[in-house]
Amino acid sequence: MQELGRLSHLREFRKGQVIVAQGDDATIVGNVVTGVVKLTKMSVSGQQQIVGLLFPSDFFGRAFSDNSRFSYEAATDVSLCCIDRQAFESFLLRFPEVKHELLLTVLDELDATREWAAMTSAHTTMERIAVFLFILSKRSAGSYCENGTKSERTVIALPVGRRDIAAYLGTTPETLSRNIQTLVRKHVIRPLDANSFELLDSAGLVDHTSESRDDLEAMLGVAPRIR
Amino acid sequence: MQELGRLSHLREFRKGQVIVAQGDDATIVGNVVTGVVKLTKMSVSGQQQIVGLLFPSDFFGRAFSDNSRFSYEAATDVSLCCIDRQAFESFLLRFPEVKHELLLTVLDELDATREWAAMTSAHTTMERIAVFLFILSKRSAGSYCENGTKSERTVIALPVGRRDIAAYLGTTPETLSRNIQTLVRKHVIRPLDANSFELLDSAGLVDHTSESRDDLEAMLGVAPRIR
DNA sequence: CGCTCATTTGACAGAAATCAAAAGCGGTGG
DNA sequence: CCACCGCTTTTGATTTCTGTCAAATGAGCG
Repeated sequence: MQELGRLSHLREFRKGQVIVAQGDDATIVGNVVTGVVKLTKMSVSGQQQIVGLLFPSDFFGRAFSDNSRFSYEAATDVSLCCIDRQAFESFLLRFPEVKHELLLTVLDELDATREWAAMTSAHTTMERIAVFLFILSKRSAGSYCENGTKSERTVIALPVGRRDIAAYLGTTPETLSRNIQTLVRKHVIRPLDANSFELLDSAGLVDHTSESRDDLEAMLGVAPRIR
Repeated sequence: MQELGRLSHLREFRKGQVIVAQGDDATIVGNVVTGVVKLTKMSVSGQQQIVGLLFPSDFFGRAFSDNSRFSYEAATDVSLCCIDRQAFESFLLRFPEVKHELLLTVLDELDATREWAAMTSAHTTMERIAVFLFILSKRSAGSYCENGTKSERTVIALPVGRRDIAAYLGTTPETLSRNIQTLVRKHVIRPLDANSFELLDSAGLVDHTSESRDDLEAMLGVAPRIR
């Protein structure tokens, strides 16, 4: 672990900067320290699809492949703990335990991605949005409250702009906006400022997802990450 | 490899039989020898979502996890090369090279799943159907190659019923049927029997996907599999 | 203040789900 | 061989939803 620390270094990227471009040599890997990273893919028509959002502690980059099939782009200002990909790979060879952890992480990630894919393709737009908000509420709750009492205000902070969220959920900013306003009218959430809401009715939100709470929790980022 | 052969054994399942149930102890892993396996997930409402389809040479089961988050079900009569999960795991510990291969496989699978997810969430129904048919045409092209006769005719064999395909593509049997008939009317495909079509116009099919041929090929199962 | 960009709202057309019914297919048993 | 039954697939009519286009509102900033 100390050795991993020696090999890695902290780098900062401004919002909008491309960290690794699709098709490029993926020379670095690492994990997110602060901020949010967009995992994107350019379609033929030139519009970018959001494949995933990476939050602090999430791993980014593609080990054991010479070119990345996706782009990694700073969705906000971010700081990343970076390691040269080659160095990381040879490090893995010397520390099989870490490599084993990586395997477990990737297996979990595959499961989570499959759950997400099943969810997005089988649900209505409102359901997808509700699931997304639910996940965000849990993400942010993790940093604040250990007791789930309703006295705590649960804040849902949108990490990126509406356009990106809409692309991530496979819809448009307009439809996203309409559905959010519907939830506001139903007093499920309450706007705090442009990019954050208070969750007023957690059960109501779950109702809109048409998923069980168990399945929702399974979709949270669950894996213990490297470092 | 010989040792792996000793540990594994061939098992047959009839169409509809459940190989590993969601939530169950996943006691076996292995790969598909013949037939097609459905990877599914039950939603709260009781309807099953199709998360993936596994073809011959595809790996099934979940190593390093005590219970499976998905069900594995025989979509057709299948024969599987099965290994006890524990035995497989201890085998991996003794043969790091194989474990490395598994890691590469899972990484590729994660990429392919992400591409699939991006595709399904950002495309119209016709585009999803066209992509699915394209992938099937490539899949079956591979397995029929041994047939000696280099056939001009490319056969697309639907491995499961329309209901399952519709669920996989995030649509309904009705819409699926309408779009297939549209392709038939446009002479892109021609029905051979209830579950197979001849591909008449490969370029026309690609046109309907609104994807580049490169991206399509990236979505094929590409990884070299264990055993 | 005036500019730009992001978000919201409105009107509308198109696509897909739903509801309903007909046609095709495979079995079973007379 | 044929009639019957259950099931899947196809087709049709209708409604709902969502994307698109357009315009208004609001937020950040020099």
